[in-house]
Amino acid sequence: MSAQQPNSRQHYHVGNLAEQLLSSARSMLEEVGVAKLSMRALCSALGVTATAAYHHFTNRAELLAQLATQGYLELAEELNEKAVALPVEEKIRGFCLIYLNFGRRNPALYQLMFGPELEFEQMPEHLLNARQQAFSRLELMVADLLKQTPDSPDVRSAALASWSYIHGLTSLLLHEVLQRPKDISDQRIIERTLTGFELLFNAYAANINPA
Amino acid sequence: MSAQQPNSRQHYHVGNLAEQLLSSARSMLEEVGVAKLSMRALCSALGVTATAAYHHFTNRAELLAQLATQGYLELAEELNEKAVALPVEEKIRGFCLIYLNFGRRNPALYQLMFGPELEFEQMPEHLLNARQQAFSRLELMVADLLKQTPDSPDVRSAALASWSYIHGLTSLLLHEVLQRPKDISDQRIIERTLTGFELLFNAYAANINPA
DNA sequence: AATTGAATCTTAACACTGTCAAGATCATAG
DNA sequence: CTATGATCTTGACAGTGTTAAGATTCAATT
Repeated sequence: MSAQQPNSRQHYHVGNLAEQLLSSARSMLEEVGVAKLSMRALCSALGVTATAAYHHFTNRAELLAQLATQGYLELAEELNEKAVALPVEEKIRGFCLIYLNFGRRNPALYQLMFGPELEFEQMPEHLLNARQQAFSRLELMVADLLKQTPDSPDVRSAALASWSYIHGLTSLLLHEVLQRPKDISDQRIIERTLTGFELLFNAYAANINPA
Repeated sequence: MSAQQPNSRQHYHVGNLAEQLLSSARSMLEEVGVAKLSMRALCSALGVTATAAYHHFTNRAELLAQLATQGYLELAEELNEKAVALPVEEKIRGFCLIYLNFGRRNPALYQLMFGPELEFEQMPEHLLNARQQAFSRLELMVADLLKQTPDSPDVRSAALASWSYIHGLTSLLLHEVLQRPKDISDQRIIERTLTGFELLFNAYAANINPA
C-alpha cells in the first residue's frame, strides 16, 4: 500500500525519516486537524517507534513550525506565479482569490500558519523568513498599484490593510464562522466584500461632507 | 487564598461547581492558553476530583463552547455600549478600536472564539446565537452609515467586509504574525490601515480610468 | 580492512491528558 | 423516614509528549 521503498533492513536507519515524517504530517494534518496530529501516530504510521521522530525534531512544536514554513513558502510561490500575470484591474481581486484558494485547499495548514498553535518564546528564523517572503508578495503588488516603492509608508499601510482583510475573510470562512451560501462562489464573495468597502468609504465621505 | 466559600463539607455537593468551573476556566484560559487548558487541572484547582466536571459538562468541547459564547456576548455588549455613542465620522474607527481592544484584553478567549478549537459536527445553538448577536452589532452600525435596512445586500456585503478586516487585523496582531512597533498605538494602526484602503481604492480607480 | 565514534532507531518509563463505569454521599420530595 | 436523583469520588483505560539508556548501523579514521 505504502509507496515508500521496501525498507530492506526492518529497523534502524530508515534513511530519510525526517522527510517522510514531514510529508506524512502534511497529509495527516489535513485529515485529523492540527490539534489531533500526534507524534506517536505519525511515527507508527511510518512503521517506526514512537520516539524515533525526536532524533530529527526536538519538539512537536518544531515539526509544526517546519510545516508552517512549508505553507508560507508555497503560498508565496503561488502568489508569485499566478498573481503577476493578472491585468491591473483584476490584480486585487485575483490576488485575494488566489490567497483564499490556498486556504481552501489547505485549511488545517492555514490554521496552523496563522493560529495559536505556533507558540515559541522566539519564533524560528526559517518561519519568520518564509512568512516575510509571503507578505512581500503582497507588498510588491500594492507597490505596483500605488506606483510607489515597496518600503514607503503608504505601501506598508495599504498592504497591511489588504492582508488584514483577506486573512480575516479566509479565517472566517475556514473556521465556518460564516456559513457561506452554497450557491455563491468564493470569487463572488470577494467581489461583494470589495464593493462593500467602496460603499462604506463613499458613505463615510458623504457623511463627512454632506454636500 | 481562594475566595470561594469555606466549603464546609469537604466533599460532595459543592453547590455551584458549574459556575466555578467556568470562571476558573476563563482565567486559566488566559494564563496557559487554550491548548493547555485541561479539565483535570481545572478540577484540581477547585479542590475537586478530576471527573467532577463531567457531571456539568459532557465534554471539554462543551465547556470551551460555553466560554466562547460568553466571549461573543461580552463582545456584543461592549460594542453596543461603547460604539453607539460615537459621532458619525468616528463610527468605523471607534468600532474597530473597541473590537481590537476586546481581543487585546482577552487574547486566548478571542483565539478560542475564532480558532480551530471549536470543532463540532453541529455547533451548539447558544454559540451560534451569541455569535450572531455580535455580528448584528456590526450590521446595525453599517446599516446606519449606509442609511439602509440591516438586511439589505449592500449592508451585508459591507458588514462582511468590515468584519473580515477587523478580525484579520486582530488575529494577525494577537498571533504576533505582525510585530507591531512598540511606539505605535492600536488606534494609529487602525487609522493607517483604513487610509490604506482609501489609497488602494483611489489608485484602483485611477488605473481603471486614467483620465 | 578493522575499529571507533556518531547518527539513528528501540525499549522502557514518567507524568500528563480526556473520559467512562461503578460506587459513595447528600439534598430533597414523597 | 425512606427513596430517588443529583452530585462527587475512586479506579481504570487508552492515549499523549518527552526523556534516558541501550542496541544497531553507517561512515570515517586508522
